[in-house]
Amino acid sequence: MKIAEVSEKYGISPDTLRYYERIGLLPRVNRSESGVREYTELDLRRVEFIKCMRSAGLPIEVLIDYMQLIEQGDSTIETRKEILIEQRDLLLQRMQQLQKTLDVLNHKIEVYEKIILGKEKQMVQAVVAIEE
Amino acid sequence: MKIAEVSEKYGISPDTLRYYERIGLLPRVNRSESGVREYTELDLRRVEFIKCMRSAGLPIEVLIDYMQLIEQGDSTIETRKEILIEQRDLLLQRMQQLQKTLDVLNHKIEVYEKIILGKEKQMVQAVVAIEE
DNA sequence: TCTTGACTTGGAGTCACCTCCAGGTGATAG
DNA sequence: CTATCACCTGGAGGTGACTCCAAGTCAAGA
Repeated sequence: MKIAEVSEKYGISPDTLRYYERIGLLPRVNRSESGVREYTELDLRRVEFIKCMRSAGLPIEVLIDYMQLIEQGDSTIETRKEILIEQRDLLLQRMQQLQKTLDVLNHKIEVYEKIILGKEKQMVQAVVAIEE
Repeated sequence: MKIAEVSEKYGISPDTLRYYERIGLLPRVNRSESGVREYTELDLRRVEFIKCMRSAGLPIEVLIDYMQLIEQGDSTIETRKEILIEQRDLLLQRMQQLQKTLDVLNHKIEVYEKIILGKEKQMVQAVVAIEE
């Protein structure tokens, strides 16, 4: 698969794919004789994994470390597991924070709705509660 | 309340608090005669709101717009509600994405655990499944 | 009175993460 | 055969969100 197809398939720009390779996030993709990247199945799985992790905000640095451990073979399995556990725990924390924010947003939206519907009784309170 | 206390209370650096004011995210905080910021209760509630929204990744630009609509009074309530709804929907999408990533991480961690526990039967499969 | 320390301002610097560009190569269509 | 097009490389530029800095002001304590 060539870079444009990969880009299309995963919604990652060719520039970004090349960038990932440059910084060592993706191992060097094989080239055709004329120097054009040819992504293998394995490359695609790596791209998909990176896309997934990045979409949840895992830092590139961490992913580089992780990918390089993979390159180093089975002796790094324990370390890799620890990296993933650490990132999972951070992710859980962030999810809790997003939930809090979601609750606040839902509350505020509800209050706005009340105001708009003109429930006069609640208006004074509501305005005070929301507007600040 | 002075800037250092606010900073302490919310875990936001004084530089960031001043930065927020500069870019119009916080309305101008009143100064003492000698020019020192004195945060009111109202200011604090704004800071807390911003902190909450930022911690979930809402863009500063959106928050600036929202805060400025508040300044403009009740005629902007409908618009404000729409902004919050839009941001809430984006937030929900991001939460779903985080959940997906969490699932992937949990799965991979589990597979690593199996490998480490030396369940030989699964090892070949497992390594293939994880390593890429 | 002098010094210390927290505060002020405007402007510059930093960081993560891309994104764009110039200049060049090679395969394919007209 | 030449023009187009996707690709290549290395390097520069951009964006969002801070973060740091220099130079200055003021209040309070030794």
